[in-house]
Amino acid sequence: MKNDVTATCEEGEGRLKIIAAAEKLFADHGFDAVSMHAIATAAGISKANIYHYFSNKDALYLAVLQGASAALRARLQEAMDSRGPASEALRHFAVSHLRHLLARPYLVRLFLRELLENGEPRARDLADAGLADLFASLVGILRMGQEQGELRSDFDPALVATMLLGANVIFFQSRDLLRQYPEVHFVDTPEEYDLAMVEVLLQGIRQNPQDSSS
Amino acid sequence: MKNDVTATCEEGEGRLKIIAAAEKLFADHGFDAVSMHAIATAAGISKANIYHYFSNKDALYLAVLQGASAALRARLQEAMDSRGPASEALRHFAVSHLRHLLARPYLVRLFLRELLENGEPRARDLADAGLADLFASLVGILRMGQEQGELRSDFDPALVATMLLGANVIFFQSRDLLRQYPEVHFVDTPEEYDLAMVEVLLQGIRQNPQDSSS
DNA sequence: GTCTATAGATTGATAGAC
DNA sequence: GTCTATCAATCTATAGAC
Repeated sequence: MKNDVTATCEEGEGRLKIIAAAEKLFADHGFDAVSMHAIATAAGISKANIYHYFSNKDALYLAVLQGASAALRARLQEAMDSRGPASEALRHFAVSHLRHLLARPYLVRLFLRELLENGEPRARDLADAGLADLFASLVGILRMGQEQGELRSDFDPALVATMLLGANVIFFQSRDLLRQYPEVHFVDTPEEYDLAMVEVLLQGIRQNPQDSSS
Repeated sequence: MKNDVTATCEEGEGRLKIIAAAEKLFADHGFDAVSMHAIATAAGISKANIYHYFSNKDALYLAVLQGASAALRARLQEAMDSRGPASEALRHFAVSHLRHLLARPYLVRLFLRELLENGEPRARDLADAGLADLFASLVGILRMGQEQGELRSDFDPALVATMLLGANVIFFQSRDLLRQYPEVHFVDTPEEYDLAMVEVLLQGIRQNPQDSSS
């Protein structure tokens, strides 16, 4: 009777420490490169104690990925509410999406690792489901923009959605690499990058025919 | 004296089998998930024989990545020779780049894994160098197009280069995922995808002001 | 060059005291 | 719930015969 309160309120006190440590280690080095001993040390507990909360290493990994999936999808819901014209909705989506990626780098890298995996599909479906919502929502914005005449109708919404997500993911993953190029000055201003990126998608980079002069 | 011929010509006969097997396994599962026993079995030799060619597992991994780096950079040289107008050079670059990615999926996934790594930089510099050439060459094409007046001058070449490479990488990596969407019909035609993608970059997706009617 | 056999260390997981 | 101690399996790497 007296345990009921703590059971629902504090369930997972040491459990959260384990998941937090495992989350960072799995994201940094991958599933097989991380030992239970390393997780226990990072969490400040003993290795055997982990097995009190999780039946085995796979169960722990799955719990980490499920938590990551829930956290990411919850936060990215904000990016998916589209109001106003398509151009504004696209800007909001892109900036919000990239901001959430950068806010949770461990979770995102965990997902990217899962997408790279081949062979045993440890939790591929979770990673897939995370992208599915984003993709569908983004395609919806573009298609509505086409139907309302704001966007041209001779392009594939799925293609442009792929481009936008790809632009955000490569920015997220290649910041350190891009930082080595002195000519790249958008590395530390993700919002500017995304606004300029969406502007390129919206306006295109080719000189308008009437303006050309060469 | 009689060994000289074979030394230069056939050097690395069993060595190549090992590297080929390791290349596929490392790309599929990552460094720590692959055991020397698995590599030996896949190569059809004994585990101890690997140590005759490579001093340890890290040396083998490095050799695999160096070979991958050399192979990728050699093939991608073709994508980097830009002739004619910038629009044509961009199309050629994109299609050629994506074709080379798809032709060597193992090597590319090996690189992507290395870019995801955090902590011990096993061979990060190799993966970085591979992208550096591509990036510089692509920026060069865009900048030349700007100087010759073919492209607008109010966009950042590095940003558009990032977008194009991101579009190719996400296509390469997400084909299986995109195949589950019935509305996506460019999954099996990479050249069409790339031509349409470059067209979006070149022309933009926003309705021209004089054509708008809503 | 290729193998079998094995050493030495580390791994995932369990037993049982507190 | 948390720990120490430990098992059995697996891993990297080596020794040494052929």
